[in-house]
Amino acid sequence: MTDDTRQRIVTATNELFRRRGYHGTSLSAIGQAANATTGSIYHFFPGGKEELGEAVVRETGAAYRELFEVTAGDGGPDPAEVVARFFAAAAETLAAVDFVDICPIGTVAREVASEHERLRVAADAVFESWVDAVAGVLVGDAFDGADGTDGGRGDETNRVARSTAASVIALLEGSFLLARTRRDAEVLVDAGRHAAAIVETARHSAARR
Amino acid sequence: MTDDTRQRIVTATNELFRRRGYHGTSLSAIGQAANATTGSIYHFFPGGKEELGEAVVRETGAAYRELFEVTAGDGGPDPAEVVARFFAAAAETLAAVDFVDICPIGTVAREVASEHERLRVAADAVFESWVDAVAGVLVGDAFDGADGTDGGRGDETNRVARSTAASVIALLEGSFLLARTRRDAEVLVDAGRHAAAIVETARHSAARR
DNA sequence: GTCTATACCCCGATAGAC
DNA sequence: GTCTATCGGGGTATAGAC
Repeated sequence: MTDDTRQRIVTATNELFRRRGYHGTSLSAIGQAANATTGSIYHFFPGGKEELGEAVVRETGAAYRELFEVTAGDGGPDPAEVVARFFAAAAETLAAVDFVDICPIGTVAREVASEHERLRVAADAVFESWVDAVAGVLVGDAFDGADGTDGGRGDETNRVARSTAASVIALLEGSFLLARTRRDAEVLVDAGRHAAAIVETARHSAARR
Repeated sequence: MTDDTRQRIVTATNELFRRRGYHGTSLSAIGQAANATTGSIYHFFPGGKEELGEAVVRETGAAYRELFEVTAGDGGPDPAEVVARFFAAAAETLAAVDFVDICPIGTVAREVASEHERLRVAADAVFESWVDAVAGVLVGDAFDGADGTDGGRGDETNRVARSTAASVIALLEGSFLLARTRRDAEVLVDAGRHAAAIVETARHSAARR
């Protein structure tokens, strides 16, 4: 499983994308890092670099969603707490990898969203799935009590939850950027508190209706 | 002034960076877009692509800081309002340019922060100057009244203001990313409300001390 | 300041043996 | 599935005339 050639290629590409982005990463560099030849790369990804890039985006996206779900279940269910926990964990990871970018998806998306529709769509699907995951935690809390119901105001609750979740994800991605350029994971910890504040404010305004 | 060759090169590079990022933008494409030859590019930027990239980062950064200051002075002084106004203006701009990236700095920074120290430092300086600008609006409001003073708690007020401002900038950059991949400027408008919520929450917790 | 020509290298992709 | 060889093109950067 670890010695699966396809997996080695995807993993190596992920790491190179985080350091150098999509256009800065060559297939030869990928082959070298993954210990795979050009032939192997095209065997698994006949569509070439773009198909490989899409696989990296989708698989990394799924893994991070999984990680969020685990973090969410790994402590109290209060949404603000869950969010703060996730940011704090990301801060530790970022410092541990010496400020190499944590997320290849945001980097690649900003580079290619205008001119590689296939990759833009893949990144969009990933972000939407993350928004779903975060919104799920918010709606599970229902913004208005601990009973998990929303009193029949489901559509509006979901709309608010998704908009709030999108800002949480945006703040996370933006914090990756600032923490990396500053080489200081502190911004991620601070941002975690502010993300929690967004969640709390949204909860109160939803409960007030 | 508009027909300054150096300026044409910088402007064209800015636009190409927003679409394709740093590594995806070639000097020949820049020359073509700017109607300038290789010789002219190297005349103004002897350090080549990296020096040109640094100029784009710093000059765009200064222009956007200026834009923020104008937006801040162009209406009520309430920090939450100022921030929401700026996000709303960005949303309009993003839609108007058909979701081409608004900010070349974030895109370039994520691509090259690990391996081009010169560009990483330049991007860092820009983000810090933006944090200063936003923090200035928050501290001008002093988080605790309309008199512009902070009752001698300056250091702590500044620390909170800077951390809050950093999250506002991070949320802005992250929203550029999400809005672009989704091709929907709405996330920027929503994020503006959430940025205002961060500011309000920070103001109240600062006033409570 | 601007131009052309060019050196040197690496890119993504394909072909076909094994 | 993996390998090597190679095609055609484009990358950054430099040199030197004008």
